[in-house]
Amino acid sequence: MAKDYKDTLNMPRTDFPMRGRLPKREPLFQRKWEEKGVFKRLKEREAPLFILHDGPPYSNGHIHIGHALNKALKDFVVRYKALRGYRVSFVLGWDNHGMPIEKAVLDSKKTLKRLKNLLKEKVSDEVKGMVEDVVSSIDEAIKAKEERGFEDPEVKRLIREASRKYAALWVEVQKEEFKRLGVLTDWEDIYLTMDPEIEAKETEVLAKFTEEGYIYRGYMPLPWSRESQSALAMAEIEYYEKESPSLWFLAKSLDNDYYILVWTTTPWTLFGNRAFAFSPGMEYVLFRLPDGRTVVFSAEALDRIRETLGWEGEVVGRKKGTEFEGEKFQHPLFKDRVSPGILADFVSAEEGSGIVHIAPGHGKEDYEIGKVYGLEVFSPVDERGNFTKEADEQTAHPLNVVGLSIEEGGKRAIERLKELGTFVKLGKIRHSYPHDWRYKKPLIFRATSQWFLSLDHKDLRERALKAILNDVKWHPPESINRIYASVKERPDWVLSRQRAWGVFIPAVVCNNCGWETLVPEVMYRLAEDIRAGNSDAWLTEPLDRYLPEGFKCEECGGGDFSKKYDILDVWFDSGSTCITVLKGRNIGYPSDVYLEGWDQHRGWFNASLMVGMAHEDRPPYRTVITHGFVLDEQGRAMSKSLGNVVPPSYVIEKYGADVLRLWVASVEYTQDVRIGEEILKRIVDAYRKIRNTFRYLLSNLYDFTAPTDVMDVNDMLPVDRYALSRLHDVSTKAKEYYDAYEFNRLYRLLYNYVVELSSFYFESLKDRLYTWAPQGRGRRSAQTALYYILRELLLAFSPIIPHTTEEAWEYVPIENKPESIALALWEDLPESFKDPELERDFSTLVAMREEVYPALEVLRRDRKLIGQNLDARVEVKPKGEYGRLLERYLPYLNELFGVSQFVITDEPAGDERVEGEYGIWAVSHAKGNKCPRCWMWWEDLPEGEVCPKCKAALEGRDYVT
RNA sequence: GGUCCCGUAGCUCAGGUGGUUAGAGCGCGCGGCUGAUAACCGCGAGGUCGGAGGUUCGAGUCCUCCCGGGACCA
Repeated sequence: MAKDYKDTLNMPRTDFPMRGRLPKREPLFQRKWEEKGVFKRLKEREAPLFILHDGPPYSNGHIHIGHALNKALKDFVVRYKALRGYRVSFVLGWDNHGMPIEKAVLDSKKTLKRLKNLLKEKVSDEVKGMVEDVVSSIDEAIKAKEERGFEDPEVKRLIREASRKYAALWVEVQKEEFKRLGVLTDWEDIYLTMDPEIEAKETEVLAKFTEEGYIYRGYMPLPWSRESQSALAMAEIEYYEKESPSLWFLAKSLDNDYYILVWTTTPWTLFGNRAFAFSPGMEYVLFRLPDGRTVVFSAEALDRIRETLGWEGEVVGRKKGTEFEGEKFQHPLFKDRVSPGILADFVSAEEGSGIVHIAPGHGKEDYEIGKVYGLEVFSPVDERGNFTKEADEQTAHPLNVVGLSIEEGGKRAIERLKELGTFVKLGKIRHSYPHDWRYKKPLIFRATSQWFLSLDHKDLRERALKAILNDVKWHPPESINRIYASVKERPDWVLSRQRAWGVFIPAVVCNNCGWETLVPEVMYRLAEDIRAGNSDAWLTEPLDRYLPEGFKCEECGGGDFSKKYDILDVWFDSGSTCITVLKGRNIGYPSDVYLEGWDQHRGWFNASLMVGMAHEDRPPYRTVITHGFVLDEQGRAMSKSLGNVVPPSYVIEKYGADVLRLWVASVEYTQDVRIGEEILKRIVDAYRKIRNTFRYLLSNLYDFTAPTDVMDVNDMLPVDRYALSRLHDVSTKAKEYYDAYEFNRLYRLLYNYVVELSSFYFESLKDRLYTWAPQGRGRRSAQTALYYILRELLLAFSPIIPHTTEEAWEYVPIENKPESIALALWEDLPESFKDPELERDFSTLVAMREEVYPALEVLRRDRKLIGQNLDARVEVKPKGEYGRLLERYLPYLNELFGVSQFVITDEPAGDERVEGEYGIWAVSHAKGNKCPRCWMWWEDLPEGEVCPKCKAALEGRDYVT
């Protein structure tokens, strides 16, 4: 029987599938965006401009989950801004030069294996096609290097060629991976730091800096990698635990009858000893040993030293640190050399003796204090870490260490101490020590001549610090501390690297006297050749082509020069993209937003700020957003050895990019974030709920079209106007959260709203939507609300889950809608939607609902008197003011409470009673008979007959007036 | 080793300037519906707010130390 009536109902229907099948279907929408040129249209429209300048990932290997987090966040911002009507600029970039790629190319075995593996992975044919070419280039480069050595320009050219191809390959791979994430951009408009145009522009930037006096040549100790035979920048250093020698020795005072006690963990640097540093504020003791010798060390360290060295003896005197300044000591290794006592603030007694061996050629602090005292910067070690002849030539008592490694030389130094009788103790110590980030090998400090960018020239640092405080917004606000500290503390920028794969620093050297210089004119001329397509011009072309007519050496007046082949630090490549890309391509300067991980305060944000300030005298960004790192479910960093790595491809292939993106939106990204199976499971659940909500909305709009069927707000039913008022709130808040980049609040707001909709509003709407007259006011009113909710929800979610919302968008019943949701405009809802009074009333009604529901639950679960709420009758004696509220909404109370009968009475009767804040409630099974069509119970309805409400509906009318 | 950040229910997150029984959603348990159905609805149980001290009439919120995790730096 009931079946007959079912056909007369307006049951929800839609073709929008319940299951997303994201891994399969997402690429369809990605292709759609590309084919329709969605982003091209967004970046070309007439509207205010919004720039997000992309920080370039390194083109070596697959993207990891951190890259995915980063690009997803950027995509949220860009898509949102586009939705709000901006013309958006988002040019994806890649960082191509540098040691890791050069190393990969020269380490053929590992690399070839990796490339072979790539052929088996899910990559495009285009990528596979590139592999062979890369492999043969690598082979050629390696063969040439073995035959002719690294310094040969042709070898360098071949290494560069192989590197270029290798980098291009990974750019292609990563591009596909970002595409699969759903990033909305113009894939034909990207930037590579190895683009000739960018290299040329970068060379010009360097020329300009040279002209303006920022660039100088300096000789100072720097972290040096023996493996890569290059100085390293701070960003290329990692710290690991390392076991080092712990050497205690004595140095004889030439002015007094005592020795000083010195401690070092780098015995090999004793060859470069030029002084001993004491702390100006510290007290020192004169300690008499049983053998009669007196030894000086820090008073604070007395107990520790006694214990460590097992010394018996007694304190026979005290001296202030300042008293040692200028005192002469014998060099630890060489009797014929003198090392003076000096004062340094950094000397402490935490470890060692409170007396520090100073080698200005082997340590940064040593160098700094050496400058103050005019000490020689002595660094008798070559690029492989072997001693040079200067190590022996400095004395008449050489240790003959030329050509020996620092380890062997260090042993000889210790033997010498023993010969001299000044050796005390040799032990071992484990401590954190700088290592080469690629080779994981300990670094040494070695003084070399390098090109520097001065941070204090023209007050660059000061200007940058001011800009940090005044001209840039930092999100989260605390991140300003990081950038400020990193700019304040950073040393002058070491620009030069002795490698092949990079942008050349086209310095020239006088063949007569060795004077080395940068000539702006050379650089500008070279830039033209690079721009024309020859990145290797500095290698392949004769110097005459670039050197100005009649150029003479400033030192000796000579006219015979050679080229130098140092390359630029890769941080200069990426740091200068604010000029080479933003200005070079006439995009605009500064960028509205930079958005990267917080390691970039030392890296890209810092480098970009320096270049930007020096070049444009204002920062390259208006807002800088930082995110944390991705950790595993237990909060540990991901690592191959722990086996807890979650690659983005895993998530995308298993759940879909929208799920990965929804995860990004759900977490507090300004801190470190976690990912793992349980977390993803929760996200998948949330995704399903959201998707189902879209589906339910669509399914109730199958016979509705906007704008034709859209009802005026003022004609709508109160419940539906309340729904619109809530929607207005949510929509306004959502935009606020987007504007504040608080995506996790946005996610929670929207998700909780979805939950609220489905448990309250949708639930209460069912009778009206399903059983009322299809075209009647009641149903159209509800549909109008649903339509607005759907539209608003899709727009609000579209930056986060663009594939799902795109799919749903195709079903949204709007005439002449934009081809893609990404092309739609998310405008503010009309103020007329807002109705605070309705919101107040309904929040009370909802609270009342929650007050009776436990009683209904008893009826259902314990007493088995009802099944669904529609079987129930509610009687209430309202308290205080609440009676008036209930009266006002009397026609809608059944609907709101989901029951068949709702009675306001002074004597509530029923099977279950409950007293609450709003009234005394009694609930029971509804009386009378159940309408076979709408399933509602009516007190005086003859059995088997259709209720008056349904009768009206069948006649195309609404029962309630 | 130094500096900074984080640590609230199983999970993800809220909890201005310290003040009633610490909140949400999910998950979990129990129940309903079978006209959103590999959906939907209801009810319920979960937290010594990392630990220990301290300041205070009163602390998740302020201070100190410790533990765990992370980042940056040397």
